[in-house]
Amino acid sequence: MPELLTRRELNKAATHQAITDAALALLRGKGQGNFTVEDIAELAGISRRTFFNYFSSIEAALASVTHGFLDSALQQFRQRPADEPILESARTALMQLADPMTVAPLAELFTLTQDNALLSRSELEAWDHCTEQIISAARERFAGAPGAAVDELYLRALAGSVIACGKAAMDVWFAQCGADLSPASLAILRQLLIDAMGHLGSGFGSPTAAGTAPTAAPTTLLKERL
Amino acid sequence: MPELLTRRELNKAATHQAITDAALALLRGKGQGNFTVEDIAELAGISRRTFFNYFSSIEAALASVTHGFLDSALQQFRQRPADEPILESARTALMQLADPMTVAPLAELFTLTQDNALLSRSELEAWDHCTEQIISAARERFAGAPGAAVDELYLRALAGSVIACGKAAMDVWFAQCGADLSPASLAILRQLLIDAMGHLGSGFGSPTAAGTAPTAAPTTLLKERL
DNA sequence: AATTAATTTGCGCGTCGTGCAAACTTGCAC
DNA sequence: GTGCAAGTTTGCACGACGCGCAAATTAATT
Repeated sequence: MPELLTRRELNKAATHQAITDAALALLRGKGQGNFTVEDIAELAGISRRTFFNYFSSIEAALASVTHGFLDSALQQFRQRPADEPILESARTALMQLADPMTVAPLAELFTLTQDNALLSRSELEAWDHCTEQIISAARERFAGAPGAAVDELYLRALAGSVIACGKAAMDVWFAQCGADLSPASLAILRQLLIDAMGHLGSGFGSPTAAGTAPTAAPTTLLKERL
Repeated sequence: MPELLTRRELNKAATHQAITDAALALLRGKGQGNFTVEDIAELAGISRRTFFNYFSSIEAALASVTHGFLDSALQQFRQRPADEPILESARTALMQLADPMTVAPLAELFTLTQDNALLSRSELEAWDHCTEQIISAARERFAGAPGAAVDELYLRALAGSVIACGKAAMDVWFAQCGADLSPASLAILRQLLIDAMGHLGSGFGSPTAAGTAPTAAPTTLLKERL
C-alpha cells in the first residue's frame, strides 16, 4: 500500500472510487444495461467526459473491482518465499483472499452480473491480465534457478491452470453460497480453493480424491492449516 | 457436418462466410480499428443493418474464426470413447486440430491481432464459451459413472485447466513460429500440446520433466503415437 | 399463383468513445 | 504571495455503434 501524498493522487483515487461506487450502485438499482455513462457521471459528481478519462467503458469501470481483487492476490503471491513449491504459493495466495473485506465487492459483482449472462468481457480480460502477471512473477522466481532458460510453455500452462482453478472454485462457491459472506461460507470457499489446487497438483487423477473424503495423497499434502 | 439443403440455410451460411472473409481481408489490409462495419458490409455486398443481423460487433465477427476452431475441437472431444482417461481425450482432440486446414485461419487471426494488444475481448469470450461446453461434455461423460453426483469443482477446474493449457501451447507456438504452417511447425505445435497436457497430467511436478527429455513418468504415458 | 414465413434493407434515435481547446487546479520556485 | 509550468476537468463536436421498427424483398408451401 503506497502512501499517496500529493493532492493530485488523492483526488484521482477519490474520483476513481466514486466512479466505481456509482457504477455499482446503478448496477444494483437498475440492472445491467439499463443505465448510461451519463448516469454514472452524474451520480459520481463528474462530467461524462471525465468518466472516459478514467475508464473506456462501463464494463471496464465495473471490472476494476475484479482487478483490485486479483491485484491483491498477485501481491500475496509475489511475497511468498522463492523456494516454496509454486502450487503451494498459489494456494496460499488465493486463500488469503477468502476474507470478508476482500471478497465482498467481488461477490456482489458476481451476483449482479452472472444473473444475466456469463462473465462479461471485461471480467474475462481482468482474469487474463492477472494470468499474464502471474507468468511474469513466476518467470522472475525461476530466473534464479539452475537451468538457465525458463520453459515458457511450463510457465504459461501453469499460470493459466492456476487461474482457471481459482476461477472454478469461485464459480462453484457462488453457485453454492450466493453472496453469503458468513464465516461458514468463507470456510467453504477456502476448502474449494484447496481442493481445486489439490486436483491441479495431483494431475486430476480421480474426481473425488482431493475432496473432503479422507483419502491419502492430495489431502495430506495440501491440508488446511489454520 | 449437417447437410444444409434449403436455399435459405445455404444463403445464410454464404453471407456468414462472406462477412468473416470481408472482415479478415480488411483486418489484413487496414489493421485493427482502422475500418468500420460499413466497410465490411460494402465488401461483403450487404447492408450495414444486415451485418448486425449476424454479428453484434466487428470483434464478434472476427471471433467466429476462433469459435469455428474450438467447435471442431469440441466435436473431436465428444466422439472419444467414454472410458478413456479424460486428459487423454482432451489431448487427442487438441492434436487433431494441428493440421493446416484447421489452424490456418486461426493462425492468421493471431498474427493480425496480437501485434497490437493481447487477445481481444471476444477472443477470450470464445475460449470461455468453449470451456463451458467442455464442462457440459465432461459432465455427460461422468453421468454414467458409479458415483451418482458429479463433482462440479472437479469438472470446472479440469475443463478450465485443459483450455488454459491449450491456449498456452498456442501462445508459445505463435511466439515461436509466427504464422508458419509448414509440417515442421505443426509438429512443434503438436509437441507443445503434448507437453502442456503432460504438465497438467503430472501436476506440474517439474518444469522440465514432461518435455522432450527422456524422463520417466509423464512422457511414457502421453507419448505421441503417429 | 397466391399465401405465408423468413430475411434484407433503410431510417431514426440514443449512446458510445475520442480529439481538441479552453477553463481550472495543483505543485514548485522565486 | 506571485507567477509559472504541469496536470486535470469540462464542454463541444463528430463519426461510429447497436438496435427497434416497418416496408420491401426473397424463399418455401399449397
